[in-house]
Amino acid sequence: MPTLEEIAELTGVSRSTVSRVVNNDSRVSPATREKVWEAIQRKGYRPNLHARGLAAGRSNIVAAVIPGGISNILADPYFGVLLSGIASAADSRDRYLLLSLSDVDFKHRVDELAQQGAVDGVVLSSSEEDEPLTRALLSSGTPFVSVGRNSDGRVSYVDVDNRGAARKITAHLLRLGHRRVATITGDPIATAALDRLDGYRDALEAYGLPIREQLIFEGDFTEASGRVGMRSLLEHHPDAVFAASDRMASGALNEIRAGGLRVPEDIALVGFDDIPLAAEMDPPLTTVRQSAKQMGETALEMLLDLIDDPSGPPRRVVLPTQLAVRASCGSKLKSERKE
Amino acid sequence: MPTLEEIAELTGVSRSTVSRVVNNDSRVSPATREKVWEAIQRKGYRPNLHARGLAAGRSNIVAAVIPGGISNILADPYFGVLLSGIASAADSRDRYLLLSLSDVDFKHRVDELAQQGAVDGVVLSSSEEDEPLTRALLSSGTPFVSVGRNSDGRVSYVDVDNRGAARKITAHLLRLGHRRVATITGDPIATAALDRLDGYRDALEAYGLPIREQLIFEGDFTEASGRVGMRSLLEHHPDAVFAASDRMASGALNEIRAGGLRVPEDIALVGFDDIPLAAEMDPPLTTVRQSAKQMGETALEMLLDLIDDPSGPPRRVVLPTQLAVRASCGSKLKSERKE
DNA sequence: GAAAGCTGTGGGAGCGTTCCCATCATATGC
DNA sequence: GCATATGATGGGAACGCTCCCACAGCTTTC
Repeated sequence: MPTLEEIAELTGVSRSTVSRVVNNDSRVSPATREKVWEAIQRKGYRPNLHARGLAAGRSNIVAAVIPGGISNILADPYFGVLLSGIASAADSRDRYLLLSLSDVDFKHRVDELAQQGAVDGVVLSSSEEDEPLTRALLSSGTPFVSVGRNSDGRVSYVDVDNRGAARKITAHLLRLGHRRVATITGDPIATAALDRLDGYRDALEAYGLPIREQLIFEGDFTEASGRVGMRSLLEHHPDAVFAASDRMASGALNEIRAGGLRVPEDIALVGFDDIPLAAEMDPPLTTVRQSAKQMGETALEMLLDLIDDPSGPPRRVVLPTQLAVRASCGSKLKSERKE
Repeated sequence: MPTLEEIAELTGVSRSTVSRVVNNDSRVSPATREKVWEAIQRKGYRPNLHARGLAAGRSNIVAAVIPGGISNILADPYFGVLLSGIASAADSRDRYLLLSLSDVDFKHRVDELAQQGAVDGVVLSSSEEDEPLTRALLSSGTPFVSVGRNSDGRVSYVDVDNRGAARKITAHLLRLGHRRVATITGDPIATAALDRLDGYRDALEAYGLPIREQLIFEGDFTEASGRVGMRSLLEHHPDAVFAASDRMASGALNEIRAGGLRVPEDIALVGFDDIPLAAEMDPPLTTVRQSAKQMGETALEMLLDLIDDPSGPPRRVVLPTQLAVRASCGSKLKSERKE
């Protein structure tokens, strides 16, 4: 693999000129530019990542950081898709992606990366509001974008409208005539879980219905907690359930079945996320479609903007969601009943 | 963030000595070593990644490469879990992980990374036997480990015993009395798919049964192909189906249902992978448990060994699998029938 | 028509390490 | 007691780039 200097020698110009061509500096004559490009192509020259990083103080590497431990977090398709969004955007913008899933000494390592300029910026998939990492990143001055809202005024983030979407899907259940609508929440440490619960409350209030604490079960997004939650809720005879994740909805469905009840005839069920499985469930799950991929792409684009101009004001982007109405909420059933 | 030189000045020793301490070189007196360590700790010094990479020609960065395009490949829990295995092993061995999912100019970018010494090695999740990337890596001399077997004698790989596992699970169906056992294969470009098909054939032969081409449907691992495949197989009245992935099994299940048949009473169904969903299906899916996480960890460890000693012979590791017997194969049913 | 501005180019310095060789003590061998 | 090995340390050079300043040759300006 040739170096800048070799290309320079080959074309009879200086190191500097080749560097200018590579970096698209305008102050090179067209003739020289073409000659140099030709040699670069012919020799397959590519600038050395580390040399660049050292000399320029930026590396074209961005880090994607997903806290939550060594656990199989990527088994959750949400994170996988988010990551592939980040990766594909990084790729098309010609950046490298460093992946950090660790938990051990996490803060330390990220700090280290950022502070020594090993990476130019960080996309942080922070589910929690008060992530220690957020503070570390903030105080180190490293450009970063959070996936998931953050109330700190200095933080740029991208999120989906969790609250509005939860309100919409709960209202959908209410519109269908359900009155004892229960919910299984996500892990309350996560802002998304809190927002979805707020949306649920909003909808009930808009319909003038009381918020019954016994119809709210605190889960943690996992299938297991959906099952446990449903078991507990069943004692209070809900006629509909809003699970704050599709995985919890899937667990709830199993539990409803185990109790000898039918979905949607006896209990309507809706979820959140629209994971691939949702459409394949029996009955197909009514849920909220959110594009994790788009969040990832958006986050990366925002990060690159931030790196280019770190002085600008923080940006906050809220992506829209869509209701995916399928059979599990009983839409069809009810409307047929009406006729 | 301080530099080597600053630590040196602070402790009154030279750059070189500090470097030796950092790199655990034995030729430093205990007294000096301790003094330097203290300063390093106190100042929070960490060596600069790029400077190291430039000077030493190795970077402590390894790349994980998953071909297959920008598509949502990580939506498949298999890849997510594999990746988290790689990531956690990289972390515990104090290496950084560069993630590459791209497809555009893929070969080029990986080459570039490897050849300019930006990364020390590559873990390649190659499903295909004759990946162009494999050849590129091989000819560039970059240390790499393939996840998925490769018949090229120069390639180190880690894989699971796909053929043996497929034989075992098919034999399990045969042992239960099924005689018209069909299979839905994975994408035949993937070695895993071919191996699983061979295992299926092995089992039939061991039972002295003919291989019926009409009972073999060529799928591609996806849920959709499972459904399509099942629709086609139904015409030939199988009494059991071995789907080469759990996702295909899930698709097949829906199709069986749509045809008014029951699992396992009318058709027994088994899968492969043991994705989290498998145990939650209705009925729970009998399948082959393979640990993608362990594959990832193993691959990374092998890669680090290879980087340390590139001259050694290629290593091939085949990880064991387990049968996860649940209700979908009708084990219970049949054994009850016997009594 | 001389000062001032552009444009295109070249080369030195420096980024923070590692590696190699030189140096200087001190210990070892005969 | 003098050559020689051994241990601990220092400093130059190099890795491949970017950045800054210098400078030659033109064009513009009043």
